Amino acid sequence: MAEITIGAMARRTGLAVSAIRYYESQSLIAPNRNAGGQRRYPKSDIRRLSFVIIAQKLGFTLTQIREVLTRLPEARTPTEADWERIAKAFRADLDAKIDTLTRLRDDFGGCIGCGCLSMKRCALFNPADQAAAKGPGPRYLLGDRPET
Amino acid sequence: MAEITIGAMARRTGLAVSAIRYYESQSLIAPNRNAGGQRRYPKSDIRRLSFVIIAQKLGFTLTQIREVLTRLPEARTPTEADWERIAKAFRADLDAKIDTLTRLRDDFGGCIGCGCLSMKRCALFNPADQAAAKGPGPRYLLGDRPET
DNA sequence: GTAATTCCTCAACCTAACTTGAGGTCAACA
DNA sequence: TGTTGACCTCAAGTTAGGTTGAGGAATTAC
Repeated sequence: MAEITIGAMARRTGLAVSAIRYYESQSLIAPNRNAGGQRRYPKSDIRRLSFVIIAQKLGFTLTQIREVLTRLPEARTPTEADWERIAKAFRADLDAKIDTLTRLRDDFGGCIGCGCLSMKRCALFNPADQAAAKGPGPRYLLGDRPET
Repeated sequence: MAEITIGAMARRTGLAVSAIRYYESQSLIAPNRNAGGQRRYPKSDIRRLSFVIIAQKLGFTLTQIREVLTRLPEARTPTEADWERIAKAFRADLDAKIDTLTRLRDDFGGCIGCGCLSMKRCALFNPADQAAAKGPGPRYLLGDRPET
């Protein structure tokens, strides 16, 4: 199974060639070089880059993604079990993200319609008074919970 | 009900003073000025800025948020009904975002465990061959659907 | 064998979303 | 009245995540 060029990789993943080089500069991928100094990628890197693309769409930063990818073996082509291990940790993060979004959505909708616009009782839009110890801002919506 | 200073606004919303000024430069908020040229905010702007913070956390850009906020009345303090109208459109976007995330998560988990690592049959990780007409990349995960 | 592609590096540029700093003004308290 | 802290503008810097372009070398196609 021959290795592929950066151009082929770009076509396979939908990434720009410049983006693939950039990911390398960020240590997300580490291709081999041929005799002429050109990059050559094992096909397993297609999956690796696809993972990067997806994780980005899900809101992870390149730094976080690099973190996750370090859990993959370096010495050999990642197996299905390797990817499953990654996916598991990844999925936990993702579940948390979805939970946050969902809660935010529901709380927000609830508050909008809850009639608490007086700004005196609304813990959602004006939590600074109630939650000052945790710092100002709409904290309840952003993850903090009172008494937790 | 007196208007508040930018410093008070910062404490109430948790935003940096510089960020509040920046939002003004981006037309997200338009405070009054006192005789000395200092900014003075009606209290309803606390809600407006809270909305900006929340929407950002949800992944909306300032441009999109400005778009949404233009639906608020300029001539008077927004009422509960005004905010409800905003929330409705906002929530639709949000639902779509959550759906996408959830589908991505499920598809991703499914693919990881599906045994299709041969790269020959996997439409998720290597869709370029099957979905070339729609452009390369892991399109199925990113929103496109075959035959749709 | 030569022409067209593709690839290389490196530096500079780009957008979003802010922060920082300089130099100066306004407001509130004693 | 003074002085301290909050505020003002404007320009420049910052981080993430890339793209663009110059100048040159390697590969592929005929």
